[in-house]
Amino acid sequence: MSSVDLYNTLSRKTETFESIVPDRIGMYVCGPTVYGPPHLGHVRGPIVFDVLRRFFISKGYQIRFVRNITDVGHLVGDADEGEDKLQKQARLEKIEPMEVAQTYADSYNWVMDQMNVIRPSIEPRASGHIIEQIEMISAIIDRGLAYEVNGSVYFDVSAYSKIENYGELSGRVLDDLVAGAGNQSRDLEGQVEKRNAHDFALWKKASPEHIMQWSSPWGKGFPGWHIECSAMSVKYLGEEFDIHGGGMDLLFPHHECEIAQSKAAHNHAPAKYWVHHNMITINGQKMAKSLNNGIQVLQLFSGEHHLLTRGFGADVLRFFVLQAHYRSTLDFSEEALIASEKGLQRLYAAEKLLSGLKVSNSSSLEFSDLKVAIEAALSDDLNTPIAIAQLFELARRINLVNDGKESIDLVNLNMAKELFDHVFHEILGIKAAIEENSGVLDGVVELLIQLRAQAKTEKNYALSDQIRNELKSRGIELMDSKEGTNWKLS
RNA sequence: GGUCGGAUGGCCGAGCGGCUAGGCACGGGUCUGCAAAACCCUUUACACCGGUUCGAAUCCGGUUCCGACCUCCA
Repeated sequence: MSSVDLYNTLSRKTETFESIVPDRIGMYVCGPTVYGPPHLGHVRGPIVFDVLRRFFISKGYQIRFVRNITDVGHLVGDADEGEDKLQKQARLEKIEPMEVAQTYADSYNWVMDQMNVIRPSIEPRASGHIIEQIEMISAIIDRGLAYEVNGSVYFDVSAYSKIENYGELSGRVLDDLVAGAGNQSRDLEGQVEKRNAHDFALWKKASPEHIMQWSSPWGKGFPGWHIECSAMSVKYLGEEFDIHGGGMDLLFPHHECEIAQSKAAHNHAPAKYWVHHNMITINGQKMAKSLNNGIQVLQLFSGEHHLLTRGFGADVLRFFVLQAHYRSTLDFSEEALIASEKGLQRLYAAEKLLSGLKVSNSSSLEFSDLKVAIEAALSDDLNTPIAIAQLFELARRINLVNDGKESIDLVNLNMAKELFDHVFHEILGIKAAIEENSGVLDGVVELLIQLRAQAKTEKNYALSDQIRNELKSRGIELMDSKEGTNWKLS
């Protein structure tokens, strides 16, 4: 199998991928904190890593794909000091924290199913791996790289950086972090427990009103945000696995801390390749509560949002995401989404033509160049936009054949079919178009089309236009072509 | 304020020294009673100022904007 190049954040270079164990890949992707309905920002990572996974599968690899659910320990910032995000939402809705987690984990997975994202091989939850997290924290303490204060445990970044390079992933320099603070006295005021401002929590003591808490060697508490991914990836993928993925926003501190935790506990880094996808922006602005421009995935499907005039399909969203390279920011707007939708329809239409295409003894067109170009594009740091551009070129050529301007033989026809099946559906994961007209409606519309055709033959255009207009007002659009009249629900 | 990344035609978005992706919109055409749809063809570009080079959207320096993370905390 030909090689695949991937950009590794750790080395800041594009590297040729080599799995640790031949033909097998262990892959860990940071999943959502389930305290709210899935929004647009949740969608890109899963789609990108799904395509990467599918691409590797197509190359013959066996993949164990782990994506976690964070249902504990991720705290709300500033105003909600020390309060668990899940717990906060639970109080508002007057239900159990685990009920919140279940509800939003379900809706997250429902959205993933809609977008044809293959479910993870394993989907571990932080709350189900408290013991593993405690064990890992203990190991770090035993190595003298974490300390306990008043029932909480903190990772000792200063001690760690004497033996390892804290900041190797994010490019941050500890000296800068420390020196940059400049006014440490202020930092330490509210942070008496920590030895240094840049230390991070491995375990937090729970206050009595804290609902989500577990027993530990340090008393009742709950795990820090970073340790869950470390503990769960070790459990299911081993101390060293192939690919760790996530959003660029997690690069620091989360992934940096994961590396530090693993090195502190096991003496080596958890993952060989770190892959980070970029963010989605909306109308040139970042998604933010204050800007009131966040869009939930369900709103996108239904169109119930002030930035949308109508709803869009999950396949459109998926295609939209893949039309940009995963390491670039992607600006969302309804206009851009409509452009993707139209383009997608163009590909569907071309694919549909294949079954009725005239096969010649010889070909005036070749498709093998497209196959090669697609393989090369995907192998070059998962360049999906280039691969999609080749599919559009394929569609263009198919249309030329359909118009009788070019010809193809059976070999090329089959290659075109294979490109759609293999690349479009299997790797890019775009679902095949579905005809969802009811048989009854089908018959009724066909009858009206026949009556209208008769009217046209008699040059009774008043009647033929009436039929067309009446149907249109009922959501059925008629389109004449050389071969006859087609219709669709509008 | 710190670290890193980015500024490409009306919009989205590839490219990363020469051969100027792709989609949508616009325009021209085919088809058509008309319309719509579909298909074919096609215009517009590389933030700004210098430099390197035979040649730069691509490399170097500066300027201006933009973003992510950090500067609170977990």
